[in-house]
Amino acid sequence: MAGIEDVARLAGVSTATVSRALSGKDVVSEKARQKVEEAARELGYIASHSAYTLATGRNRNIGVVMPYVDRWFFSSALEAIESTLIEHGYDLTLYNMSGGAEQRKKIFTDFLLRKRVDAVITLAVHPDEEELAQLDKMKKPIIAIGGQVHGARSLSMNDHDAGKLATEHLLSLGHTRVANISGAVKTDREFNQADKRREGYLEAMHEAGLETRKNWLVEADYTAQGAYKVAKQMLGDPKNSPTAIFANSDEMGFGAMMAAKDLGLRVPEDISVIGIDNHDMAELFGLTTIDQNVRAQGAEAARLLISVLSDPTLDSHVNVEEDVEWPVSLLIRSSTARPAVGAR
Amino acid sequence: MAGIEDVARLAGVSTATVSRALSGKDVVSEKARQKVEEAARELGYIASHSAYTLATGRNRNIGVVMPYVDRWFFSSALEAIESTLIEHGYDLTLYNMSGGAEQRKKIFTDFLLRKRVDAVITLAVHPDEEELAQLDKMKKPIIAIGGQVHGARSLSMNDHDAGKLATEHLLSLGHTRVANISGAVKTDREFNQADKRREGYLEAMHEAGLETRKNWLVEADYTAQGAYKVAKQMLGDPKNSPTAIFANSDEMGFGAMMAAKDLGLRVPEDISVIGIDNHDMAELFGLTTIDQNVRAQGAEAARLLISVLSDPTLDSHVNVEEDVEWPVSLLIRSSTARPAVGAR
DNA sequence: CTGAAAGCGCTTACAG
DNA sequence: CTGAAAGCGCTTACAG
Repeated sequence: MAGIEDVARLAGVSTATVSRALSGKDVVSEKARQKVEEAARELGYIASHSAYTLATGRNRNIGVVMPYVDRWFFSSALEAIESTLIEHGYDLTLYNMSGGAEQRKKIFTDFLLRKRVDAVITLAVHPDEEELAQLDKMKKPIIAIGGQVHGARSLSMNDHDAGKLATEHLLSLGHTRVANISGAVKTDREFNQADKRREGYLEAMHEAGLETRKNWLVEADYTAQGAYKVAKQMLGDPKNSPTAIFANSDEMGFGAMMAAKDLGLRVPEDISVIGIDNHDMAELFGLTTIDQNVRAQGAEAARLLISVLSDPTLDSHVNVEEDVEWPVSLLIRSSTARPAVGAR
Repeated sequence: MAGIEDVARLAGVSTATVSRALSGKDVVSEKARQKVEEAARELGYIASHSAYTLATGRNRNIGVVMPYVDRWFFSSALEAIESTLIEHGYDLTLYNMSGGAEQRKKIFTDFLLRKRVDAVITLAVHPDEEELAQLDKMKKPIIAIGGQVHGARSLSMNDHDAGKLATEHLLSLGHTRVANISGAVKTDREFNQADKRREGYLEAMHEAGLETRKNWLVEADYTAQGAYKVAKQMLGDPKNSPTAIFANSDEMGFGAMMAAKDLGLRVPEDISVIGIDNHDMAELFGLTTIDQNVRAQGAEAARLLISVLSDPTLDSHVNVEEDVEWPVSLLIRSSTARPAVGAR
């Protein structure tokens, strides 16, 4: 465990010169640099991170906060965030908020603020005003994915428009009996994402002059299994069954497709299904969807944050509201088509 | 950003007493403790982590290294590891090795060894001798999930036995034409997990005196999509089609089931399918599987590591080989059944 | 271009 | 039980 002293001694220079040579941020003679580099290599020197942090106040570490890590959206975004950060020499400390309010508080105060991270990325987590004020006081910039945060940077898709677009795709095919499987989980309380997607659906239906029956408006927990159950009920109803389903996520779309098939209904001949996400298995299912390119979204958020961190004038505007709308696109596969003649 | 000095001043004691009172590890008079706690609360004092680390050499941070984070096995294990660690007051720094050999080296030296972590958990990553020696020199214990590591602690299922058990389940139902979809990805080069599962399959077939045709031994990339393609080829073969498929993972099992259905084959009447994992969607698919309880496995590994770290005599045996075999169980659902009469 | 030295904010033997 | 002080291992103004 060679320290900077050892390197200095071996190279025949002071520790100051070692530090300068190795960081590359200051002027050092070529000769000194070479001696230092050789000595460092020979000793297998690796700078102590805590000493660096204590001396500079910088961590080169980003905290990432999310409500789940074992769900597709979150793990996909995390993968991209991590790759981007490591590329730029940053570490990533993961905080999973599955533990409820108490744990959340602990994370925001004890952990995040223990001066361990330089900045924070939240996924589908809405920091409240107090949390934001704390972060601001500590000069930690934050960027939110999955919804806008008053007073902070964010990157997110337009959920309302996505819901509307998905619905309009079905309407344009000639469907009039369109149902919506919305989401209803913890995540949602943070940003009302589910509500917004449904609002988009309702707006599209309304603008087309179509009715929306009560039993076309159902909810599930964003899982395939949850959606399977509600879809089966809905599709089995002899009087009210829809000819198309807009599911708030692809996983719920999978569940709806499986429910249809288990009832002997053909997709898309008897029932059309559209989701949101472009999940890894969506192609296999042939699911038409709104592609939100989650990995690119995560990478972009990480990049944004890094560029914010490297702004030397950052102190004056650590957290300012700046909302980037992430573009999505309609990806048509084989789960949607014109309704069968006579259906209705 | 109140420091320990501020607290000391407000409480009217020395910084040494503040440190003792707050850590709770040393004797402090009740009166002093109260004054300190109040002062700390009033100032919103949070100890600097880097100063703590620099002074003590401890990080309270665990590095977790894995080849993917956006695949089910890894994200599920990660979820459990993170929850367990945070419960015990540890942070988790994530290292995703998707970047190839160069990045791997960087992670093991630059990052892990930068004295940022107290210990390491690897998932389906086999540290080589040099990496292990480095870690050992730095007194960082390591625990591997997903395969045994010579000279280190590990926790993993018995892949050979799992492959055999899955196959025997099919044989016990009367199948004689059993195929295996094995895996072949980066992960595998680390531990030959796929080979071991296949060996178990081959052993079961051999012991039952059954032949294993060449086109029953196929490979895919552990994804549903990859397995779909190979399963479709196999099932469509008029002369060689099997009556049962053992897939090395549930996701590949899903792909096989979908391929069968798309060919008009019924599961399990025409074709039985068994996987390994008990993936979140396995119940929905009705897939019979070998449940390896990934989340519990991750939590157990984290717990083991924490107990290793809290052993005061640790220095003498930082990394010793200690292999824990993680138990698995056969979980029978509706994708496996006796072969149809006349099939063959 | 380089070095001596202060300082980052804690912990912990040591002495009392 | 408590405090003064050294020490953890870096970085960086300051002076030369």
